[in-house]
Amino acid sequence: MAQPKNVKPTESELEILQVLWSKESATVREVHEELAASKDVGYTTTLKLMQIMHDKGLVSRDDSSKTHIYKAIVSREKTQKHLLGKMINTLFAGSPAQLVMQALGNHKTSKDELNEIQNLLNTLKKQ
Amino acid sequence: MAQPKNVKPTESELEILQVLWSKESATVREVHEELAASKDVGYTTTLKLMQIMHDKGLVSRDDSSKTHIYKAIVSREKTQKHLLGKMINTLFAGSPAQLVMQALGNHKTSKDELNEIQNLLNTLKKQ
DNA sequence: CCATATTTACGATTTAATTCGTATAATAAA
DNA sequence: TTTATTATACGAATTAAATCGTAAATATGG
Repeated sequence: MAQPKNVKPTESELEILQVLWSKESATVREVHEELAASKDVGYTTTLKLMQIMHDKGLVSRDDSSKTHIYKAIVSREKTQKHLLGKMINTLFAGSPAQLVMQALGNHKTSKDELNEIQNLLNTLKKQ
Repeated sequence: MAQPKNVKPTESELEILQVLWSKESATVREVHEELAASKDVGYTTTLKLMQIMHDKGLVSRDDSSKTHIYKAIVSREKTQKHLLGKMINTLFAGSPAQLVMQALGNHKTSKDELNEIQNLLNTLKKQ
Protein backbone atom coordinates (compact mmCIF):
# COMPACT_ATOMS: atom_id res chain seq x y z
CA MET A 1 0.00 0.00 0.00
CA ALA A 2 1.40 3.38 -0.92
CA GLN A 3 -0.61 6.37 0.22
CA PRO A 4 -2.78 6.50 3.30
CA LYS A 5 -6.42 6.95 2.42
CA ASN A 6 -8.23 5.58 5.42
CA VAL A 7 -6.65 7.25 8.40
CA LYS A 8 -7.84 4.77 10.97
CA PRO A 9 -5.00 3.70 13.20
CA THR A 10 -5.80 1.30 15.99
CA GLU A 11 -5.24 2.05 19.65
CA SER A 12 -1.73 0.59 19.68
CA GLU A 13 -0.85 2.19 16.41
CA LEU A 14 -1.83 5.56 17.83
CA GLU A 15 0.56 5.08 20.71
CA ILE A 16 3.36 4.47 18.26
CA LEU A 17 2.35 7.40 16.07
CA GLN A 18 2.45 9.61 19.13
CA VAL A 19 6.10 8.77 19.61
CA LEU A 20 6.92 9.21 15.95
CA TRP A 21 5.15 12.56 15.80
CA SER A 22 7.08 13.79 18.80
CA LYS A 23 10.42 12.64 17.48
CA GLU A 24 10.16 13.20 13.75
CA SER A 25 11.84 9.87 13.16
CA ALA A 26 12.81 6.90 15.30
CA THR A 27 14.00 3.32 15.39
CA VAL A 28 11.94 0.45 16.72
CA ARG A 29 14.17 0.44 19.76
CA GLU A 30 13.52 4.10 20.49
CA VAL A 31 9.80 3.76 20.08
CA HIS A 32 9.80 0.67 22.19
CA GLU A 33 11.71 2.30 25.05
CA GLU A 34 9.08 5.00 25.24
CA LEU A 35 6.19 2.59 25.17
CA ALA A 36 7.80 0.24 27.67
CA ALA A 37 8.17 3.12 30.10
CA SER A 38 4.44 3.24 30.65
CA LYS A 39 3.32 -0.17 29.52
CA ASP A 40 4.37 -3.76 29.79
CA VAL A 41 5.12 -4.90 26.29
CA GLY A 42 7.74 -6.97 24.46
CA TYR A 43 10.18 -5.63 21.93
CA THR A 44 9.04 -7.91 19.14
CA THR A 45 5.49 -6.78 19.69
CA THR A 46 6.45 -3.20 18.99
CA LEU A 47 8.50 -4.33 16.03
CA LYS A 48 5.64 -6.31 14.58
CA LEU A 49 3.24 -3.43 15.00
CA MET A 50 5.57 -1.05 13.22
CA GLN A 51 6.00 -3.53 10.40
CA ILE A 52 2.26 -3.79 10.04
CA MET A 53 1.99 -0.01 10.06
CA HIS A 54 4.53 0.07 7.29
CA ASP A 55 2.49 -2.41 5.27
CA LYS A 56 -0.57 -0.25 5.80
CA GLY A 57 1.26 2.87 4.72
CA LEU A 58 0.99 4.61 8.06
CA VAL A 59 4.75 4.99 8.38
CA SER A 60 7.73 5.13 6.08
CA ARG A 61 10.89 3.14 6.61
CA ASP A 62 14.49 3.75 5.71
CA ASP A 63 16.09 0.32 5.63
CA SER A 64 19.36 1.32 4.02
CA SER A 65 21.18 0.30 7.16
CA LYS A 66 20.48 -2.64 9.37
CA THR A 67 18.65 -0.65 11.96
CA HIS A 68 15.60 0.73 10.19
CA ILE A 69 14.42 4.25 10.70
CA TYR A 70 10.75 5.02 10.75
CA LYS A 71 8.76 8.18 10.16
CA ALA A 72 5.05 8.83 10.43
CA ILE A 73 3.43 9.32 7.06
CA VAL A 74 -0.02 10.24 8.31
CA SER A 75 0.07 13.66 9.85
CA ARG A 76 -0.99 14.34 13.38
CA GLU A 77 -3.47 16.94 12.20
CA LYS A 78 -5.10 14.78 9.61
CA THR A 79 -5.50 11.99 12.11
CA GLN A 80 -6.86 14.35 14.72
CA LYS A 81 -9.32 15.76 12.24
CA HIS A 82 -10.53 12.37 11.20
CA LEU A 83 -10.96 10.86 14.64
CA LEU A 84 -12.44 14.04 16.05
CA GLY A 85 -15.01 14.15 13.28
CA LYS A 86 -15.93 10.61 14.00
CA MET A 87 -16.27 11.24 17.68
CA ILE A 88 -18.45 14.27 17.07
CA ASN A 89 -20.75 12.13 15.01
CA THR A 90 -20.96 9.05 17.17
CA LEU A 91 -20.84 10.65 20.56
CA PHE A 92 -21.92 14.27 20.30
CA ALA A 93 -24.83 13.95 17.92
CA GLY A 94 -22.93 15.78 15.21
CA SER A 95 -22.46 18.93 17.25
CA PRO A 96 -18.87 20.14 17.53
CA ALA A 97 -20.02 22.80 19.96
CA GLN A 98 -21.21 20.19 22.42
CA LEU A 99 -17.84 18.56 22.27
CA VAL A 100 -16.11 21.87 22.85
CA MET A 101 -18.30 22.63 25.84
CA GLN A 102 -17.61 19.24 27.33
CA ALA A 103 -13.86 19.57 26.72
CA LEU A 104 -13.62 23.05 28.20
CA GLY A 105 -15.92 22.29 31.08
CA ASN A 106 -14.14 19.18 32.24
CA HIS A 107 -10.48 19.88 31.69
CA LYS A 108 -8.13 22.47 33.03
CA THR A 109 -7.12 25.08 30.53
CA SER A 110 -4.55 27.81 31.01
CA LYS A 111 -5.18 31.52 30.51
CA ASP A 112 -3.00 31.52 27.44
CA GLU A 113 -4.92 28.71 25.91
CA LEU A 114 -8.21 30.36 26.71
CA ASN A 115 -6.99 33.47 24.94
CA GLU A 116 -6.01 31.46 21.90
CA ILE A 117 -9.46 29.98 21.80
CA GLN A 118 -10.91 33.46 22.23
CA ASN A 119 -9.00 34.67 19.20
CA LEU A 120 -10.25 31.84 17.08
CA LEU A 121 -13.74 32.46 18.34
CA ASN A 122 -13.51 36.13 17.36
CA THR A 123 -12.46 35.17 13.87
CA LEU A 124 -15.31 32.71 13.51
CA LYS A 125 -17.86 35.19 14.81
CA LYS A 126 -16.94 37.75 12.19
CA GLN A 127 -17.74 35.43 9.34
CA MET B 1 -21.59 -7.70 36.21
CA ALA B 2 -23.55 -5.11 38.08
CA GLN B 3 -22.24 -1.58 37.91
CA PRO B 4 -20.30 -0.09 35.00
CA LYS B 5 -16.79 0.82 36.06
CA ASN B 6 -14.89 0.75 32.81
CA VAL B 7 -16.89 2.90 30.44
CA LYS B 8 -15.35 1.58 27.31
CA PRO B 9 -18.03 0.66 24.79
CA THR B 10 -16.90 -0.61 21.43
CA GLU B 11 -17.75 1.09 18.15
CA SER B 12 -20.91 -0.95 17.64
CA GLU B 13 -21.94 -0.61 21.22
CA LEU B 14 -21.69 3.14 20.90
CA GLU B 15 -24.07 3.08 17.95
CA ILE B 16 -26.58 1.22 20.06
CA LEU B 17 -26.07 3.51 23.04
CA GLN B 18 -26.73 6.48 20.77
CA VAL B 19 -30.16 5.08 20.01
CA LEU B 20 -30.89 4.25 23.62
CA TRP B 21 -29.81 7.69 24.78
CA SER B 22 -32.06 9.34 22.24
CA LYS B 23 -35.08 7.21 23.12
CA GLU B 24 -34.75 6.69 26.86
CA SER B 25 -35.74 3.04 26.39
CA ALA B 26 -36.20 0.70 23.45
CA THR B 27 -36.66 -2.85 22.27
CA VAL B 28 -34.13 -4.70 20.18
CA ARG B 29 -36.45 -4.27 17.23
CA GLU B 30 -36.56 -0.50 17.65
CA VAL B 31 -32.84 -0.18 18.00
CA HIS B 32 -32.33 -2.45 15.05
CA GLU B 33 -34.63 -0.45 12.80
CA GLU B 34 -32.60 2.65 13.47
CA LEU B 35 -29.30 0.97 12.87
CA ALA B 36 -30.50 -0.80 9.74
CA ALA B 37 -31.54 2.53 8.28
CA SER B 38 -27.94 3.56 7.88
CA LYS B 39 -26.13 0.26 7.93
CA ASP B 40 -26.45 -3.23 6.58
CA VAL B 41 -26.81 -5.48 9.57
CA GLY B 42 -28.90 -8.49 10.63
CA TYR B 43 -31.46 -8.46 13.41
CA THR B 44 -29.76 -11.18 15.40
CA THR B 45 -26.53 -9.25 15.29
CA THR B 46 -28.15 -6.31 17.01
CA LEU B 47 -29.81 -8.67 19.46
CA LYS B 48 -26.56 -10.38 20.28
CA LEU B 49 -24.76 -7.09 20.80
CA MET B 50 -27.45 -5.87 23.16
CA GLN B 51 -27.27 -9.12 25.11
CA ILE B 52 -23.54 -8.71 25.44
CA MET B 53 -24.01 -5.12 26.55
CA HIS B 54 -26.40 -6.37 29.18
CA ASP B 55 -23.83 -8.90 30.40
CA LYS B 56 -21.27 -6.11 30.61
CA GLY B 57 -23.62 -3.87 32.53
CA LEU B 58 -23.84 -1.20 29.87
CA VAL B 59 -27.62 -1.51 29.61
CA SER B 60 -30.46 -2.65 31.79
CA ARG B 61 -33.19 -5.00 30.64
CA ASP B 62 -36.80 -5.41 31.62
CA ASP B 63 -37.68 -8.97 30.64
CA SER B 64 -41.01 -9.20 32.41
CA SER B 65 -42.73 -9.57 29.07
CA LYS B 66 -41.55 -11.52 26.09
CA THR B 67 -40.26 -8.49 24.27
CA HIS B 68 -37.49 -7.13 26.42
CA ILE B 69 -37.05 -3.45 27.01
CA TYR B 70 -33.60 -1.97 27.26
CA LYS B 71 -32.24 1.21 28.79
CA ALA B 72 -28.75 2.64 28.79
CA ILE B 73 -27.11 2.43 32.19
CA VAL B 74 -23.98 4.37 31.32
CA SER B 75 -24.82 8.01 30.84
CA ARG B 76 -24.05 9.89 27.68
CA GLU B 77 -22.10 12.50 29.61
CA LYS B 78 -19.99 10.04 31.49
CA THR B 79 -19.14 8.24 28.31
CA GLN B 80 -18.37 11.47 26.51
CA LYS B 81 -16.16 12.60 29.35
CA HIS B 82 -14.27 9.36 29.43
CA LEU B 83 -13.65 9.00 25.72
CA LEU B 84 -12.88 12.67 25.30
CA GLY B 85 -10.30 12.53 28.05
CA LYS B 86 -8.74 9.57 26.42
CA MET B 87 -8.62 11.26 23.06
CA ILE B 88 -7.07 14.36 24.56
CA ASN B 89 -4.34 12.23 25.99
CA THR B 90 -3.62 9.95 23.07
CA LEU B 91 -4.13 12.39 20.26
CA PHE B 92 -3.77 15.93 21.54
CA ALA B 93 -0.78 15.53 23.82
CA GLY B 94 -2.93 16.15 26.88
CA SER B 95 -4.06 19.59 25.77
CA PRO B 96 -7.83 20.11 25.70
CA ALA B 97 -7.29 23.51 24.12
CA GLN B 98 -5.67 21.94 21.09
CA LEU B 99 -8.65 19.71 20.68
CA VAL B 100 -11.00 22.65 20.95
CA MET B 101 -9.09 24.59 18.33
CA GLN B 102 -9.15 21.66 15.99
CA ALA B 103 -12.86 21.09 16.55
CA LEU B 104 -13.82 24.72 16.05
CA GLY B 105 -11.49 25.22 13.14
CA ASN B 106 -12.64 22.26 11.13
CA HIS B 107 -16.34 22.03 11.73
CA LYS B 108 -19.17 24.38 11.04
CA THR B 109 -20.63 25.95 14.11
CA SER B 110 -23.70 28.16 14.29
CA LYS B 111 -23.78 31.67 15.75
CA ASP B 112 -25.86 30.43 18.65
CA GLU B 113 -23.38 27.74 19.45
CA LEU B 114 -20.48 30.16 19.20
CA ASN B 115 -22.25 32.39 21.68
CA GLU B 116 -22.74 29.51 24.06
CA ILE B 117 -19.07 28.74 23.87
CA GLN B 118 -18.31 32.43 24.40
CA ASN B 119 -20.34 32.40 27.59
CA LEU B 120 -18.51 29.42 28.93
CA LEU B 121 -15.25 31.03 27.95
CA ASN B 122 -16.14 34.18 29.85
CA THR B 123 -16.89 32.16 32.94
CA LEU B 124 -13.63 30.30 32.71
CA LYS B 125 -11.62 33.46 32.15
CA LYS B 126 -12.94 35.04 35.33
CA GLN B 127 -11.62 32.26 37.48
C1' DC C 1 -56.90 -24.57 17.42
C1' DC C 2 -53.52 -24.04 13.78
C1' DA C 3 -50.36 -21.47 11.05
C1' DT C 4 -47.51 -17.55 10.88
C1' DA C 5 -44.67 -14.18 12.76
C1' DT C 6 -41.77 -12.44 16.34
C1' DT C 7 -38.56 -12.91 19.87
C1' DT C 8 -34.85 -14.68 22.57
C1' DA C 9 -30.98 -17.92 23.35
C1' DC C 10 -27.01 -19.95 21.93
C1' DG C 11 -23.27 -21.59 19.39
C1' DA C 12 -20.13 -21.05 15.69
C1' DT C 13 -17.61 -18.53 12.31
C1' DT C 14 -15.06 -14.74 10.66
C1' DT C 15 -12.20 -10.95 10.93
C1' DA C 16 -9.07 -7.89 13.13
C1' DA C 17 -5.86 -6.66 16.75
C1' DT C 18 -2.36 -7.89 19.80
C1' DT C 19 1.23 -10.58 21.53
C1' DC C 20 5.28 -13.14 21.47
C1' DG C 21 8.61 -17.15 20.38
C1' DT C 22 12.06 -18.63 17.40
C1' DA C 23 15.13 -18.34 13.52
C1' DT C 24 18.33 -15.81 11.02
C1' DA C 25 21.22 -12.04 9.71
C1' DA C 26 24.18 -8.23 10.88
C1' DT C 27 27.04 -5.84 13.99
C1' DA C 28 30.07 -5.06 17.87
C1' DA C 29 33.10 -6.60 21.43
C1' DA C 30 36.46 -9.65 23.22
C1' DT D 1 37.97 -14.97 14.74
C1' DT D 2 34.84 -16.33 18.11
C1' DT D 3 31.19 -14.78 21.18
C1' DA D 4 27.64 -11.89 22.55
C1' DT D 5 24.41 -8.46 21.33
C1' DT D 6 20.97 -6.37 18.56
C1' DA D 7 18.05 -6.35 14.54
C1' DT D 8 14.57 -8.03 11.45
C1' DA D 9 11.40 -11.56 9.60
C1' DC D 10 7.92 -14.65 10.11
C1' DG D 11 4.63 -17.69 11.84
C1' DA D 12 1.46 -18.80 15.24
C1' DA D 13 -1.38 -18.28 19.34
C1' DT D 14 -4.53 -15.49 21.85
C1' DT D 15 -8.05 -12.37 22.55
C1' DA D 16 -11.84 -9.53 21.35
C1' DA D 17 -15.34 -7.80 18.19
C1' DA D 18 -18.82 -8.52 14.98
C1' DT D 19 -21.79 -11.40 12.33
C1' DC D 20 -25.23 -14.63 11.57
C1' DG D 21 -27.73 -19.29 11.39
C1' DT D 22 -30.73 -22.23 13.72
C1' DA D 23 -33.69 -23.75 17.37
C1' DA D 24 -36.96 -23.04 20.85
C1' DA D 25 -40.37 -20.28 23.09
C1' DT D 26 -44.03 -17.05 22.88
C1' DA D 27 -47.46 -14.41 20.93
C1' DT D 28 -50.92 -13.18 17.12
C1' DG D 29 -54.30 -13.58 13.42
C1' DG D 30 -57.37 -16.34 11.07
